[in-house]
Amino acid sequence: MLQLSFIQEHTDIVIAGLKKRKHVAPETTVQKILTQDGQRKSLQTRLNDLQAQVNQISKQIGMLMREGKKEEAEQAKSKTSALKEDIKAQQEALREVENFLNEALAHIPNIPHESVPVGDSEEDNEVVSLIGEPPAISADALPHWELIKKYDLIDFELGGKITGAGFPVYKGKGARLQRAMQNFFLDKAGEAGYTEVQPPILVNEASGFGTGQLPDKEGQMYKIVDEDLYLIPTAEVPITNIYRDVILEESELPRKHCGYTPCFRREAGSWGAHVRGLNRLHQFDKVEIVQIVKPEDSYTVLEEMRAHVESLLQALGLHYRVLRLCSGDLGFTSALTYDMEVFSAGQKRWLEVSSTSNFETYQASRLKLRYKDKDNQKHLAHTLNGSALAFPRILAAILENNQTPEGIRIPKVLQPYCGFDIIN
RNA sequence: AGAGGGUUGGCAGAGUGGUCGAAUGCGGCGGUCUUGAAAACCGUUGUACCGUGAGGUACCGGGGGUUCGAAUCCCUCACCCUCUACCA
Repeated sequence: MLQLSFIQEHTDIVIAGLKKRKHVAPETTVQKILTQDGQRKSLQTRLNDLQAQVNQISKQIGMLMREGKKEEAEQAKSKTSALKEDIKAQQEALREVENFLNEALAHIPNIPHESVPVGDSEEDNEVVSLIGEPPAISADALPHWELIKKYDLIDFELGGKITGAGFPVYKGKGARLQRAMQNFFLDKAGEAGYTEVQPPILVNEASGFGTGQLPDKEGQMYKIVDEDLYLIPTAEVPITNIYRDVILEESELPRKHCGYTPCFRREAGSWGAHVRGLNRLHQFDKVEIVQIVKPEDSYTVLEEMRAHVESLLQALGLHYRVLRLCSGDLGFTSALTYDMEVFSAGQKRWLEVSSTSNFETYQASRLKLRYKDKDNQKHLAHTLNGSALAFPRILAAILENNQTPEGIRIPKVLQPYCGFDIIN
């Protein structure tokens, strides 16, 4: 979240950022926060003062007791009762103000980077690059759900029986391809310097808050009510939270991690006709890359991460485009996000397979993730992450784009991982 | 899941109602000595907030309570360890 000091010093920037995001009432929201913060300060000053007085008296009582001056001690005790009542009132008022501020700050989104185009929806995202050509496939190219049936790669109905809609069962070569992608993506991330981790896929509330899923996106996550835990919607959550409440040395930056996890999303209300097959699932698999970096490096690193994701797409021979998300489509916590979309020949549409973002200090502030510079000064770090990559839509694109009369050709780079070169 | 024990500063580890933000040791940083290093010695070394500043406040796993005063007493929650039970 944004720091109060930042809002104080750069009120205009914050308001402009909120306006860019089409926030309903930027000025009043920010003004209210600033007034309440002023309120907080004066309450705390007064409270500190009262506490100091009580501490002073207590110290005197201790001395009097030791000297055996009981009467004077009793007299001193009586002086504190009024103070204590006052303290209680101040504390309550302070807590109220702090609760308000915490709540308000938690609901202020990150400020979009200056390069983020203004826009209302995904219609307004900016296409920053378009790589490759649509595959030369006959007009009757099948969508992947037909191919999946034809070659018996995934059983959606079976998943529905075992769990429910959106929980597919991968079978045979379908399952093998999943494993191939996992190893291929992890190996590539490893080569790019990311240290592999295998994190928990259930996280507690503090972790959900740290990366910004809570409280904003509570409804998107599956919750284990009995344990107060959430199934992760992305490995970003457990991996970034490795660094919650951590102060790193500047020399330890950047920290680079990758990890494979299943991801769980309720996708409440978004189930519709055009989400057939692998297009949208409640459970899917993904390799995620995460970096913790110095602020001055974060935009260079964002490009580096984007290049890594693109190299994967190129290795797989997929036709793709890169979008710079507009302010209306930009995630709550992100300052700048690139979405990578692959073209799926059977559906003739673009499928998002990666979202790569710079959160600047937004997550770090919630996480209390800092680093010490040479002069021992502490600063919030910048956090970034990206999908590299999400499996289901990659699989969908591979199936649709590589279909031939003989069968589905497997991209060369995956062949050593899955052990076959065609599905027929 | 049952019984018991525990959670203190970067680490180890004292501290059971007042002068304790906290002994001591190790580690870190600065210095003396040395050609240099080691050893020795001296000093220093937590975090957050309020205050222009001097300074103040809070924090000994989290929350609450008793008290003029809590690391220390009480309640509660979380986590860790040991034994038993179970289990991949």
